[in-house]
Amino acid sequence: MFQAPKGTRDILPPESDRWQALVAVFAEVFGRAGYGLVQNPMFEDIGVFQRLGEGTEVVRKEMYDFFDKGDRHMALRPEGTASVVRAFNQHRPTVPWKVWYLTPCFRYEEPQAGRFRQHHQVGAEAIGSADPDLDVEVIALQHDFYRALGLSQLSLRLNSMGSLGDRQAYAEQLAVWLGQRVGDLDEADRANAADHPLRVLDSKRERTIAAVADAPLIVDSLSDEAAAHFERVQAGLDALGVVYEIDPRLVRGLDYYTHSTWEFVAGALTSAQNAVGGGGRYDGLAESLGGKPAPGVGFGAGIERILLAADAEDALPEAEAAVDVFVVDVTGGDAGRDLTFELRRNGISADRAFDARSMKAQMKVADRSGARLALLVGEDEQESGTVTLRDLRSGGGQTSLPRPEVANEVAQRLAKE
RNA sequence: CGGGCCGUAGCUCAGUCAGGUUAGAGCGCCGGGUUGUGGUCCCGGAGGUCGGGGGUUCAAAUCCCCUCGGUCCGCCCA
Repeated sequence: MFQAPKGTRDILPPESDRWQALVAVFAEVFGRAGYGLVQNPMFEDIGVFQRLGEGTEVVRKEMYDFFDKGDRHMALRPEGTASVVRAFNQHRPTVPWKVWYLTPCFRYEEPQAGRFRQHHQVGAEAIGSADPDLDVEVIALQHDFYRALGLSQLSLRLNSMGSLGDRQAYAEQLAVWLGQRVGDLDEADRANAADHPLRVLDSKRERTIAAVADAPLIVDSLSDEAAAHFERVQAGLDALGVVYEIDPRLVRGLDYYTHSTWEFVAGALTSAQNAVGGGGRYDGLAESLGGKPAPGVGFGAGIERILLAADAEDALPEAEAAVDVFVVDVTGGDAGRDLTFELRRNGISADRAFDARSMKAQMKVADRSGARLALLVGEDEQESGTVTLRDLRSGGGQTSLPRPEVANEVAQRLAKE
């Protein structure tokens, strides 16, 4: 028998109800702020993702790439931003282009707590403006999204990578600094010291952490312009009541970030994978994807991890799925079919039993459905042109209704609640 | 890619250490408890190639090897 591929999962009801709820909250928070939904292909020319940076493991060794029947080198999207920026380049919408997305992401890695080969992200991007207030807007909206879900034990780590020039100058300075201390680093980090010095900074290996404790920090070498940008972002977050802590060693995995870089961490998660969303500004990305220069800022947030964090905090409880009315028909199914559709077309949620089962069996299904009301049609009702209405919650009082009045009566009963 | 633990009915698990007749339980599911009625209760039933393959043995869920999958840690990240 076949099973879902390694590192992937089927999301079934009732778990999928939580997904719907989460996405609905996200759409609400960002829709209210003028962000529209963007749907991108799940695969792109591999070049789109390679521009994310040579230093990122996601690109270097975790990409799901393949050659299609036309011998094109493609890859399943490992994250959301690159495709959105590619679409921005392609369609040239008016700026700032504010969009949100919901997408599966694919990474070939070993599954672990909160880590899958296919995971899902919601995210948002604002492209075409360098205004630091957009950094603030995106971060604050992400923050509000988590709050709306009921998550409270999150912390926000914030850093600035400076402008493209700042970043590059700092990387060179850091490479030199690291070059004099390669021997002090953990072996696993030595390879990165020259080519990807920034990656060494947020290494989690003890030896490396000790070795870089007094390394120069990028916040100390920001240009005036970048420093002003960073200050404006902090002031905005302060004004909006978004609590954060500056982490001068926060680098994050994707190489394209400039200026603001941030990460939301779930304090309630004890597993190693506790980041529930992260983002940053990427002022050079559009150009590196072959478009005209266009600044942008955005983030991605992992749905699976958000739900894990919600579990740990007892937030976002699973809602009981239920219809309002259940139709029981033991006369062959015509009445059941017709009545359920009459109700549904009148805006009432209704379900029925199938397979011509006994009344007792159908009543059990009715009970399980969570319906408040049951409509019963047996031989007596069929002959007299009536339907028996039974209240499943209050001990089971029954009334007989003329068939034409059923929809109205049911609607009135439900309205009372 | 390195390491630890685990894989028995739809679900949660017992049985594996000391190999031995038709592999069990609870929950769930299906049917019944006479004359059309759920949620409680009672009775009955279906459902498992014991992850897969190979080996040892008269005999393997149980021992050995390989493999696949799950889970967790390193690492990476959402």
